[in-house]
Amino acid sequence: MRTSSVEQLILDLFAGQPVETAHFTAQEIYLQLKPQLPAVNPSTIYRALERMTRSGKISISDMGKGAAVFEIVGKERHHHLVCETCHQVITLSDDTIRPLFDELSRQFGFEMTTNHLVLFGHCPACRRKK
Amino acid sequence: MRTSSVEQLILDLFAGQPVETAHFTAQEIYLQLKPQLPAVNPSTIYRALERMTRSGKISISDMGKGAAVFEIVGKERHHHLVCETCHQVITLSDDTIRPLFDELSRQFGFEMTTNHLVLFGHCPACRRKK
DNA sequence: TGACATAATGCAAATCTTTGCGTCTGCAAT
DNA sequence: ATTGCAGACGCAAAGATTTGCATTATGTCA
Ligand SMILES: [Zn+2]
Ligand SMILES: [Zn+2]
Ligand SMILES: [Zn+2]
Ligand SMILES: [Zn+2]
Repeated sequence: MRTSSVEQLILDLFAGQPVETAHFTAQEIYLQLKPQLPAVNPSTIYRALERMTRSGKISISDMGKGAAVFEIVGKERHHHLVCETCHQVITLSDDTIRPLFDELSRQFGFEMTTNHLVLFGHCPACRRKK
Repeated sequence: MRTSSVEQLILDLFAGQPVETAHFTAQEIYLQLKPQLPAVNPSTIYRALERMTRSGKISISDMGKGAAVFEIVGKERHHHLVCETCHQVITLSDDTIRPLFDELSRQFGFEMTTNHLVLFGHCPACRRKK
């Protein structure tokens, strides 16, 4: 797998950003790359994102933004709770989720690849307001 | 919230199908409704699905089909493991997941609304083949 | 270096999905 | 029954994403 110039630029986009909060949609990535690659074709970005997801460099998730978001895969896994009312995003340490994944692996002989879980609900503040 | 004719037809689509395996994309639903509603506009279907998801009649998930799938919300929650290689779908009883959700609710005061979790990985058979 | 195989890209068309806006329909108060 | 309102719908345009195919770039091997 050759590391294309576009892939490198996408990685650069994420670099320097805090891993847990840098969630970009394909469009956002496309628009952020426009200045450096004025002539780049959207399909090139979409294909690069697909490749990078497949090879585990980035992850793809639905965080309720209406479009899938991509995130760099770091050393430490993390997950999120997203409030459907105020859209607040809470980050969960992997310790919260690992026991479940381990148990599923054990029970079903299933090797988990999901590495960024996003769970929806209502945060304490929004629950009180109702 | 009035129950529109389109909503009723969508519910009919799911009725009679086993809850845990009837996962349809918006397109599939649109095409299945075509015979009964030859003149229906795609946007009407998309909007109905959005309403029904918001009101909790159906759920929306990514099951790796390339497009979101909708499923009727039944009495009993369930979840899935999806093999990324052979696309096999394993159904999990809610008992497997409920403890995690309960713990998150307790710990963060968060009321979970996610009711159909889909986790990706590699099934035992595909792991052996590698 | 030169030829070849493979991967990446551009481009255009096809799809899929969303959105704005005007119209239509069902329900309820009068 | 008539009116008024809100929700549902059609339609067309915009926007987002995917796909097929031709072209270009890169790495490998002789
Ligand atoms: Zn994250
Ligand atoms: Zn909230
Ligand atoms: Zn299901
Ligand atoms: Zn498999």
